Amino acid sequence: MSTPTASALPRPTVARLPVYLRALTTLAAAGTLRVSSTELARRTGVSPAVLRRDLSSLGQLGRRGVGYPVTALEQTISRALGLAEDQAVILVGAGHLGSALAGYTGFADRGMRVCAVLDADPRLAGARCGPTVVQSMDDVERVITETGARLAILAVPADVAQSVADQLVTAGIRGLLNFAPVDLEVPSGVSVRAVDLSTELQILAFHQAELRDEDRRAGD
Amino acid sequence: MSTPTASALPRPTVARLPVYLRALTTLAAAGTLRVSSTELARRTGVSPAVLRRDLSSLGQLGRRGVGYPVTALEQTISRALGLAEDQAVILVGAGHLGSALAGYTGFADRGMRVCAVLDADPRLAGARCGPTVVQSMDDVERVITETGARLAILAVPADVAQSVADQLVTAGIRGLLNFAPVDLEVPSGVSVRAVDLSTELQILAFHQAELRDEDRRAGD
DNA sequence: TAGATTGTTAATCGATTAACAATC
DNA sequence: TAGATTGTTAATCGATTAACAATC
Repeated sequence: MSTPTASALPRPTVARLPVYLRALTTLAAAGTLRVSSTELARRTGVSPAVLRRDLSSLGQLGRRGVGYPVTALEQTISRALGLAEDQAVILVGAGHLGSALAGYTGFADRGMRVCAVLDADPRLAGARCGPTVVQSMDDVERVITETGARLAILAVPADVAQSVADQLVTAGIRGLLNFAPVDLEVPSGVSVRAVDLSTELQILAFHQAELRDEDRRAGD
Repeated sequence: MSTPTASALPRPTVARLPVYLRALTTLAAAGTLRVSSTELARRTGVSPAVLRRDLSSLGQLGRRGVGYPVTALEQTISRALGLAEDQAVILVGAGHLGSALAGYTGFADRGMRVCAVLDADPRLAGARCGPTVVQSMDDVERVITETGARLAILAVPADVAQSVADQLVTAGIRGLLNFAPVDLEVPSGVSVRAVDLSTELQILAFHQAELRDEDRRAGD
């Protein structure tokens, strides 16, 4: 019991921390030394009360009457997210989407390092993909052992997503960012975040239609 | 007051409807005629109670003792989401990610039609991109008018995302799927869904670290 | 000291869960 | 009728909001 067992932050809080972190990095880059909850909340689209509550769950990080120190807060959140050092991430699927993600330069300065790209198609093995080279899925165990990766991005066709996920979990992956439009089943202790583009667009379609309907009714 | 003003579904419900819809399409393709709340809930990772409550907010769609008719339910949800006919979507940004999205074939059978790709770089105008051709951002007003698009996918660099979003909103776009790692500010009446890959990975990193810490403590 | 702003408490809001009557 | 399963109510849970004492 050397360190306090902070643990167990509310899920919505966890999901907002990366957003705060991003805004803080922007502020730090601009040379800003301190920021108030009101200002940081405005920049991240949350209420000041939610922001203060979220931050206070990580400790007493601000100073009353003054605000929060930008750089220190940045580091505290970064550590809370487990980003004390870069996280190794493997990317599975070297199709159009996978290649685009492999070449994405936005991961590096947010603590994420795409350390390998794998594909089931043996013809792709050895091909360049972003800054690295495609390896065979047959080597998944070795790649995960060598890189120590605990996170994976899944950019494979829907019909193989579950079986690839199973392989990855067996090989030690503990978090999956899934771009395939299927609901993955994983053992407890493994997290999945799903990014389904059609789902997102359908949610937008609903809100847009809802608003249009309201207008129509109001106009009657 | 001809139709009941169902409107105003809870946000979490709206976000789950596309997931139900996807599972129902799979069931329909397999020739399944009816499904129970327990089975559909299992397939979509929600609790049966949440599922029934969500569906009942759209009307009395099931039959007690029997379950829900797959095809009819599919159509009801589809209509509720505003997908009675396909939604025209424009895609802005023809870089690596934009090109991958333009070529994505998964939109079509989920009611979404990428009807145009635009880019600010005049050198890209006329280049092939997925099934279509890149048009200049100068033509954004015309393209939106001609296509009737109300939704847009934003796959542009972070530093221009806000100004591009402003242009799109001015031109009539009412829903934005934003891949740039910035918090967009939009007028009320416009919806934004953000897909920030680093944020997603950071959330996974937290859960993975949290679990590892618990193991470590338990192992002491 | 006076003004500003955090950290935290209490009140409100909203969503999920449990349970079961209705009914196929 | 007996078994199954929905639709809905009441109870629980959890998150947000409002407000303000603490304190810089």
